[in-house]
Amino acid sequence: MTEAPAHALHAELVAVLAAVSLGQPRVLTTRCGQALPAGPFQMLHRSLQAGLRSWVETQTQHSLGYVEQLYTFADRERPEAAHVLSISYLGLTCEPEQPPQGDTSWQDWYSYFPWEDWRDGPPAVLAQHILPPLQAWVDEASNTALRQSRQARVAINFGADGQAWNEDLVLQRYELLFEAGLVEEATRRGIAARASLPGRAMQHDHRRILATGIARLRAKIKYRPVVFELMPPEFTLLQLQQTVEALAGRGLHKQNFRRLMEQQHLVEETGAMTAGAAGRPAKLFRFRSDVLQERAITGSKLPLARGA
Amino acid sequence: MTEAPAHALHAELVAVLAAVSLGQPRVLTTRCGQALPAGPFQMLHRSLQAGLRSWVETQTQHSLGYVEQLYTFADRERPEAAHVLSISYLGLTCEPEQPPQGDTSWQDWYSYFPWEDWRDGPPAVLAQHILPPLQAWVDEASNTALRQSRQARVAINFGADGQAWNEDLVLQRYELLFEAGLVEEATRRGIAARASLPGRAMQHDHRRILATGIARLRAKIKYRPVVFELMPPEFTLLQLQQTVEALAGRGLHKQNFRRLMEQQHLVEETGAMTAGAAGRPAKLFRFRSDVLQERAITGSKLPLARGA
DNA sequence: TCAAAAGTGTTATCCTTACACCCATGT
DNA sequence: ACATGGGTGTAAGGATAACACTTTTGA
Repeated sequence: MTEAPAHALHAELVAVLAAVSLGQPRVLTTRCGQALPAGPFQMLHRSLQAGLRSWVETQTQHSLGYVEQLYTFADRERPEAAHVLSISYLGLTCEPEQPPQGDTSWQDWYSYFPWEDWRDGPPAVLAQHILPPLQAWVDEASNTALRQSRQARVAINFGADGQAWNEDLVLQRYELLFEAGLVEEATRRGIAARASLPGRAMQHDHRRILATGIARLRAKIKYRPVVFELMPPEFTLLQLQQTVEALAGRGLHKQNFRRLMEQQHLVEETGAMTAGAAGRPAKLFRFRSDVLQERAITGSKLPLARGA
Repeated sequence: MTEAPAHALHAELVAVLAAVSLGQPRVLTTRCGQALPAGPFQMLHRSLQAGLRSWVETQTQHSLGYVEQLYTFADRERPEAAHVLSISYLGLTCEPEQPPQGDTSWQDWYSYFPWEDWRDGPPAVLAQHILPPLQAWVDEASNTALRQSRQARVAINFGADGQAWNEDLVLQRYELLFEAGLVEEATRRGIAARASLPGRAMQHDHRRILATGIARLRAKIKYRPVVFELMPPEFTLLQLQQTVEALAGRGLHKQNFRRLMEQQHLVEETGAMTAGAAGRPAKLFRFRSDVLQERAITGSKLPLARGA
């Protein structure tokens, strides 16, 4: 509307590069696991996405399959650099074969968010290190309305008070822990520390960006066939299930998972079988790429009128 | 502020502000409907979101209920201003009572995207003005693979070849029309014009941003209770249904819609009834705000293992 | 022979979709 | 009376969740 005096600033691309290897979800990090790969946006790039793609590919020798934008924010953790815009992206790649060089490395997601791994049931860290200080945070609210609001947030996000665990709320959980002074990054921003939690911190707000990426991915695998970007060309159903379990952080029901795969016609048998592993050999499957074309898994969720 | 190094750029906030009044979906525009409200990002704002909120509220005297970030891109339509980053937001407000002043106005969504309104069945513009030139675009592909790929895209996005219409693909449809030279904005970027289509164009890439907003909103109403941000405090079920229909651009099945509402426990009766309108008086409902707390409508879609 | 993993059946329940039909009000 | 919109009932089909059980391999 108004062509006002604009403010000069810098744009930085930040990548959450995810992979799953040996059944564990991993993210590409720099600075020995303390930061996400990031680089300045070069105006010579054709687009933001192309900028990220070229940057990551030169850094890691990895071709990036799927890329999507996550979120853009002004990093408020760096007061001296308040005019930096961070544009974050989520990228999916297949298993990394060779370890990257330098201080770049693949790290387990759950070393940053130990409370997010429910594959073996509720993680001990929840009852031991999280819920007690969160309850203290609820109780110290200055008035009843605030206390009730906090109680409800804890219940919904952490599955307390009989609520079920919802694995999609990764970002909200991190932000709640931040607000309650339970993560190291919060104390850097002047929030009073309450307790120290298992789970590695990251520089700047990179752990928050990682939480955003995990949340987006967990939500997405439920309605788009993106898991296959993380799989080798051929795989068994168990490998596929374990990949989904690694991402969702939850154990899945084997038979029902298989039936679901069959029913959605997303995979087809290659005819080959596994060999050499423990147990009975399994059929190998491949993704049916002809069905990949922008197809949503789920239906409309709206009760459409007849025919139309 | 201080230095002006190589990669200095400017950030601009662009808003897709949506409302529904009289059963029609509307968007707030400037320049007589040719642009979306936009303004420079001021570093004094606490955050990007706060920047947008304050900007819109001073411009429109409207309180913004729900706001979410849409997408960030480098606008490639303005070569002279290639270092402008546009950060777009979707905002939802209740019915506007008084018309805004100046060249700001509320416009019907579907004046920009006439092919998106399927409330009365397939719009005539599809068969008349869109599918024929799209078929020509498919046929002129330089090789078989490209032609098949184009054919599949047309089928999936526009419901051709027996495919069902998917109302969520607003952005992909616009981008396909752009690529095929069927929208005015494409010719500004040097793509050969193929035919002229009903549907107003916008400045810069604002129509693409609007498509992004509509697509996001159409997808979101299916799993989050955001419709209520567009409703008055009390409403009838038909009004609610017509609002959803306006957003989705599709007619819904009355009885099943009502059952769905009941079953999800998102609304409750106020006890009051409508009066004066044609037909039998209807019960008035309100949104159950106690259930609003970050609750997703749908279930997990993953076959969880027992109990966990 | 046993552990490990693959694979098969079956059931109850719920949700979705699609019908058809009756009720209350204003004109 | 009739048009308009509100509201109820019911039945078929499919998806989901939860059971338990058999089969084939390597060690």
